[in-house]
Amino acid sequence: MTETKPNLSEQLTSIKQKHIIDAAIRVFSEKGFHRAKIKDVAKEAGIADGTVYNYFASKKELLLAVLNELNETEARPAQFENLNSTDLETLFLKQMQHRFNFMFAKKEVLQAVLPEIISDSEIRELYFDAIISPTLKMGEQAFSEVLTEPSVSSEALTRALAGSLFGLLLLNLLGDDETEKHVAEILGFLAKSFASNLERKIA
Amino acid sequence: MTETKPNLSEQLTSIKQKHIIDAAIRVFSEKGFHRAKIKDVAKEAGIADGTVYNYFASKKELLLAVLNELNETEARPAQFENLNSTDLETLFLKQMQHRFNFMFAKKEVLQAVLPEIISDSEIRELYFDAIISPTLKMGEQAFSEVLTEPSVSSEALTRALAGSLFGLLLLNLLGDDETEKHVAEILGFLAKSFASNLERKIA
Amino acid sequence: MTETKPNLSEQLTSIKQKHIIDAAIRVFSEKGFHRAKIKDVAKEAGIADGTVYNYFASKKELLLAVLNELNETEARPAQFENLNSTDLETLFLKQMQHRFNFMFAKKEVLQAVLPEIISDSEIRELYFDAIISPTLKMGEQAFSEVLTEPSVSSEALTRALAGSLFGLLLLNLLGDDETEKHVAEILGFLAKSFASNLERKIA
Amino acid sequence: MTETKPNLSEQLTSIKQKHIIDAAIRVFSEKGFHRAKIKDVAKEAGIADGTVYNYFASKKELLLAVLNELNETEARPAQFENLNSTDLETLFLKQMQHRFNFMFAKKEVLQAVLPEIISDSEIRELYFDAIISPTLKMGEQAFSEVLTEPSVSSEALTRALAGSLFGLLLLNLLGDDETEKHVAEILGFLAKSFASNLERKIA
DNA sequence: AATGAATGAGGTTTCATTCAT
DNA sequence: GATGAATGAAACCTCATTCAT
Repeated sequence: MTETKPNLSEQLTSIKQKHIIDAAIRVFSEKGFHRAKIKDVAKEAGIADGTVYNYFASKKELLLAVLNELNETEARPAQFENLNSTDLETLFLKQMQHRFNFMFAKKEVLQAVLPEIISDSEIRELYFDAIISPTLKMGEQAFSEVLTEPSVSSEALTRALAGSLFGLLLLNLLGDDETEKHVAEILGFLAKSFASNLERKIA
Repeated sequence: MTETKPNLSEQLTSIKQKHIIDAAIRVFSEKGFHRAKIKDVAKEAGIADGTVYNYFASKKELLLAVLNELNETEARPAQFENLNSTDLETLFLKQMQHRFNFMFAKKEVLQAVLPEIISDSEIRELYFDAIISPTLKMGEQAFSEVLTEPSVSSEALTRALAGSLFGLLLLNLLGDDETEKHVAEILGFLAKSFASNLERKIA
Repeated sequence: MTETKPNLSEQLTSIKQKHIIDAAIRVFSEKGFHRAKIKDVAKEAGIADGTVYNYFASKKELLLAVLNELNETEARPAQFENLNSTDLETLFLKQMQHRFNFMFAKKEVLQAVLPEIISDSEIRELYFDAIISPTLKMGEQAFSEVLTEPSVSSEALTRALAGSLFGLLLLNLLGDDETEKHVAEILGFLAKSFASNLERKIA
Repeated sequence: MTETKPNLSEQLTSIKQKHIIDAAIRVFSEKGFHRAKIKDVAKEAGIADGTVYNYFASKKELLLAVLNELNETEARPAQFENLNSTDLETLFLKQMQHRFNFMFAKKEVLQAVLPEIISDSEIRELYFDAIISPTLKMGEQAFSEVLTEPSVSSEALTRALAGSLFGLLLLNLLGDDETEKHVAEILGFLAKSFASNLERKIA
């Protein structure tokens, strides 16, 4: 029963961890995980090298903590507010905008972490199971509930939508500034297109 | 008629370089660039460590050569056979299938190289200028020639299409096997959707 | 009065650098710069290989630090005590003894560093500009002030004297023990000979 | 008895060895023994890397062959032509000029080899026993025969003279161009000085 | 808890030497 | 005899991690 306050020192620890993680995100995303040195992270965080190890067991643990940053909020399902009454195009648009904005806000983290997700199978599986897979499942579920006699499987539709968003982010990460400039237009076009051949269930 | 044979030793060098590049692709894509050691590449190629350096000045040069491997074939524009007479949906579909198949065939290399492209700004710029940018430009040009009073800018349309494809590949690289399973369906849906709100110029 | 103490940690660093430099001098002079490995220096200094690099950026930097060791004290001009009242022979003798003793005390360092000075043009120029040239200039100046209607140019005289001393040291470095045994006699003879045909200005 | 012609192929071998040695001298003296690569020597000689090893067992053997270059002619005692009738100053001058010219002609070889002589004890002993020691002995002998009641031991005198010459060369190797410019004057001064306090035996 | 100097395993790269052609 | 590609031992250097202060 004595759980009361989550321990002052624990809170402090948590705050300092967050501080280091933020520094790590900046450094990792700028230099890449392997080129970034613990010394760089420590300097960015304004602490000593050794101090990092008081909060993270290893450099890889720190990376996993950064990865977890995505988890934290990504998991939070979009507030499907009052989407019941909107048409499909608007629903798609809202959803895609929401997702894209979220990813875009996390662009730095993704840049820091994506290379490792792609190249390290251990991390890849972790990320896939923790984030990608559930997100896709959620999407499939949502679509199957919302669509009437769809001409595409919800698996395919989910991947078309998710893929489009991932792709836009990737284009941006790869250096294409135009993508960023035309986001609104692109998302609008995508939403309209995807909605063209589908019909919403009447609630 | 005798196109001066490009020097026997040059040919040999080229073949051996290719041999090492192929080994590097396998090793890089399995372990990732940084976890892959020159020793690994050499072993995979069946040669001594030092021999690698007879063909590539440094590990990074080897990576660039791998990167170049993408260039080699990527540049080849799709044979726009008799696409003149087809409708827009079919045209999109053919194009996307072509591109996707190409990227998918290079999946291993991309997995090896993408992390570095994302995290190393030097390589990123190189790759963007050499491949991404020209490809996007080509797309923009093609669309502007083909469409009648499009409701989207060719920049946006290009990125919607390219992004979708990149995104599918990325989903697959991240471990989603479903993407691979449903490719045909997804591409079909994408083509149909994108074509829905556009009209082709009458030739 | 309290001359700000030069920072404790700076002092420590300086002491440790000196410790490594001393070890390097011993190892370089015994094995020669190239045959001496960083591992050897570290072992001689009783530290780990990597620690050397906490104090010197590279092996060559360490060599330059060793070189600088000569600079440190070489610069100190001989105390021309009361040389005003002495005859030329005595003045030459005192000077030569002073110089020779100094060089002889630095014999180990010179043996460590001389080969590189001779064979590395970068280091050669550094050493020449920092030490040889100023020393010769000083000599020329001193002689021109001290001699009456000399039959030799001060440039030539300086080089005769400096050369003699360098030569003796070199003979010794090359393994001639007799040189060391007869130093006193040789220097005496040199001083007397050089003074024979010159006359001192009357102060 | 069948020694006849020294075998044509032996002659060829000897010529080619000399060719490689000359290339080595140029390369070693410019870059220093350790910085010089066998590839550099081969290129300078206009042959393949491997060919060097048909004529010298190892890089060090090549260095010893270069060292031997000094031996070849150095050993040849100066033709003490008709020095009987000259005064001591002239005799010294002639001798020193002869020696100095010889050393100066071999400057490149010395620059190539001296660093190793100083830093490699094996080579040092070889060189000392083969060249320095006999030369000094010869000098001692000559002086003891020529001087009447000398005020210096022949050991000391020999070293004073030899040292002066070595020293001038060293000054020059270290980069002092003035030495070269004033050689005549310096040697003249040295000869006159050394002769000042000595007297020649009357033949 | 924070520090940062010390550590040393391990990686990239060099290059003398070998040897099949 | 000449060649030069292949070799692989060994060196320099980096940097994640430890630990005494």
